[in-house]
Amino acid sequence: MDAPLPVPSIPPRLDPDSLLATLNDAQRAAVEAPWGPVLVLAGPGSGKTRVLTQRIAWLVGVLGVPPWQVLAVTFTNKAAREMRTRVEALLGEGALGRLTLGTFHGVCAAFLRREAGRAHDAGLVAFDRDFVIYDGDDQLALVKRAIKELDIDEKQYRARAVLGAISAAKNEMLRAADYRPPTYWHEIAARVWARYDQLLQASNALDFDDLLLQTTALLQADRELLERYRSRWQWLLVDEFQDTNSVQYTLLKLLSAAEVAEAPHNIFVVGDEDQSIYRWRGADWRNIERFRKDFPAARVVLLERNYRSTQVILDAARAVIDRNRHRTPKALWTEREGGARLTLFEAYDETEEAAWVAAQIARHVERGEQGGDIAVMYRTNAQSRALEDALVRRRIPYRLVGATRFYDRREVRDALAYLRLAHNPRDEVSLARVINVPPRGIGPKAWEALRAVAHEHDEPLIDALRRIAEDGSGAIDTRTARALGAFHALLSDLIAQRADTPPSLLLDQALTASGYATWLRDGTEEGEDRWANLLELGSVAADFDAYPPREGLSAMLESVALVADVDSLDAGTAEERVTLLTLHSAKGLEFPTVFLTGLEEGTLPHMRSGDDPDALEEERRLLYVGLTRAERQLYLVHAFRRTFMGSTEPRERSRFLDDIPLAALAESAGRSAARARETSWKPSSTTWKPSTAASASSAAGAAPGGGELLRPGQKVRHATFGAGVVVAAVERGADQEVTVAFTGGGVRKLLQSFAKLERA
DNA sequence: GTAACCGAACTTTTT
DNA sequence: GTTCGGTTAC
Repeated sequence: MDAPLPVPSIPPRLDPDSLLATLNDAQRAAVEAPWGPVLVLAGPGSGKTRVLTQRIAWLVGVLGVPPWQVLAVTFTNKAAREMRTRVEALLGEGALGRLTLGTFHGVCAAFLRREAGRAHDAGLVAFDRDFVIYDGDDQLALVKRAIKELDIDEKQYRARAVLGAISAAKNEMLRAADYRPPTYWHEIAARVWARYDQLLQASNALDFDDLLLQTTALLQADRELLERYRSRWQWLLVDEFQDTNSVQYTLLKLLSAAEVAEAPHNIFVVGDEDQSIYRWRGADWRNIERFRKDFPAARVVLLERNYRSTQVILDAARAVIDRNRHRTPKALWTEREGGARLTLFEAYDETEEAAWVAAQIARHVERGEQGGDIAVMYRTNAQSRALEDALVRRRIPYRLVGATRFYDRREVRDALAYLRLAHNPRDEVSLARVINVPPRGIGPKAWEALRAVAHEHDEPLIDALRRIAEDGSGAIDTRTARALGAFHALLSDLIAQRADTPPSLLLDQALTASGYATWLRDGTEEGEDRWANLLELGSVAADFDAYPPREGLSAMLESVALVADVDSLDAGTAEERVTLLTLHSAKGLEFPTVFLTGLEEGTLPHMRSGDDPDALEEERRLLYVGLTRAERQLYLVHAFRRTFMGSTEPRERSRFLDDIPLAALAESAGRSAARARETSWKPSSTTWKPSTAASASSAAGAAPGGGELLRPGQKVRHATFGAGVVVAAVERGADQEVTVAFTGGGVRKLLQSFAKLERA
């Protein structure tokens, strides 16, 4: 995360007045605050990033603070990148070579690598500077293994739940040793935890939580080190402060020398309780209250002026969020008075919901709006499917944010496992992952035998592997021993090469020598798709080829572990594409037009929230985040019934909708008044324009516009609704609007061009 | 040991 | 609807 090359240039002096000229009064008060703690409560769209970046520019450019004394932390890589770019624009490139700006996890990982030796001395968990970082999937694999090894019932102690408990405990700054399990279940979970930590250590690995935890623990245990970093990082800045968890808060307190009364406490935090949506991950908006208590001298600045949305949107959002109890009241205002009212639509089910959304989008696009200015948001990823289908049918290009992430793909993880093993041969999760991928005759039995040997000699698996490769081993039959030997030879080769082979070449070696490439490219289309992902990974690796090889590999693996998003894959016409994303991933973004879908009880608020008031408040914040993403136009959509996990059930509209004042809503939008009618929504004729491309390619399927018109009485079949009988059929231009009574219940009007009814 | 099949379980959000 | 794990057949 640190810039690799410190450039010894003197940052320019900036003219304070011109720096402040673009800011409003509240923003200015924050940016030019003198030393001491500052708490900025920033409503959505109030320019918090601007405040953070100008603050850094102010410190360095006006107060003359050396950049290396500044530590700025964010939660996402994207935010870090954006801040760096913007600060550089103010101060000039190179001026910030030694500024530390990164994510919590990135900064901690870099710190731990640098100070790995001291962690050893402090008697903390041992790891060396080559440690690997285990992400959620790796963690889960390890927990599963721990559960199996301890002979614990996997049904009752589901790995996911146990991992959740472990992670929650770690986020509370607990260690396995001093954990006091509240229930018997947790007692067992604690046992798994202890084993899990042993396994981590044996793999020379740290999980995500450990990056924060070990950093904090090390600074607590090593006074001298703490003093060193306190005098280095004298100016702390924190973005999205409401999302910090206990460990992060403790770390910040530690670095800012909170307990030393005469210390300057130069800690500048920006946050918004109303946008705290990561409670389940340990985030605690109450850290804002703690901050006020721990730093009573803190200057508090409220940013209430909104530069994003119309007043109508802000009023609706405020009506929703005002019902939460624990918050600092804020009155967002904007100069963009008035604005279009919100549209509320009730769809019959998720299919119609999606079709309606797609139709509205088509209308917007027809009126000249760019697809890229439109976003469709939902609570759970599963909801994207119907929306995608509808957009595909209308040939509206879209991009899906954060679905199957690039680094979560199986082939990418396999390939990375080879590289991780080359880098850190003790990595047992990676070893287990690829020891038989591609299949090389090392099944469960061989794996058990290998583990037995390792256990017997009390050595890492990799050493046991070598032992077997070298001496054979009595208890293992020759065929298995040979397979293990061959695998060991493969790994040794890679390990030997890592010192002088650039990452991209090493990857190539791994994929070729292991036979992975041949195995993957089995001639199917899927195989080629997966291969394409590996080529993409190759180009990621190539970015690190310029480093000295060993460092290149290390840097690449770290970057890959901490950077989740690579949506560079399908670059291109970004401005045409509608964005589909969850409410969580929408935080921080803005779009002229926003659709919020699935606004029903059970979805938002999600059923998992039950009647836990804190959970419900968070669901409400989630809606608030969604509402405040919109600049000009907002659509609120819910469905009368929804299919979820196989079964279809009626849905009531979200209770949160009741809080939106009628004045904010456009009248008689959709069919909320007559919800139970079984007729389908009918697109207005302006909505649907049969482009030649559309009819041409769908004609290949079911001959919609051309010739074969459906007649009443005709039995038909629909991909979703199943069998039915045509009740009526009306021509609509080149298309046909067909009314069908479905055997499964329901009478619907459908456009043949996209309903694609087949004669049955 | 592997591949193919089946049923069961699970689905919130992710640095 | 998916993915995971277990069972069966080769």
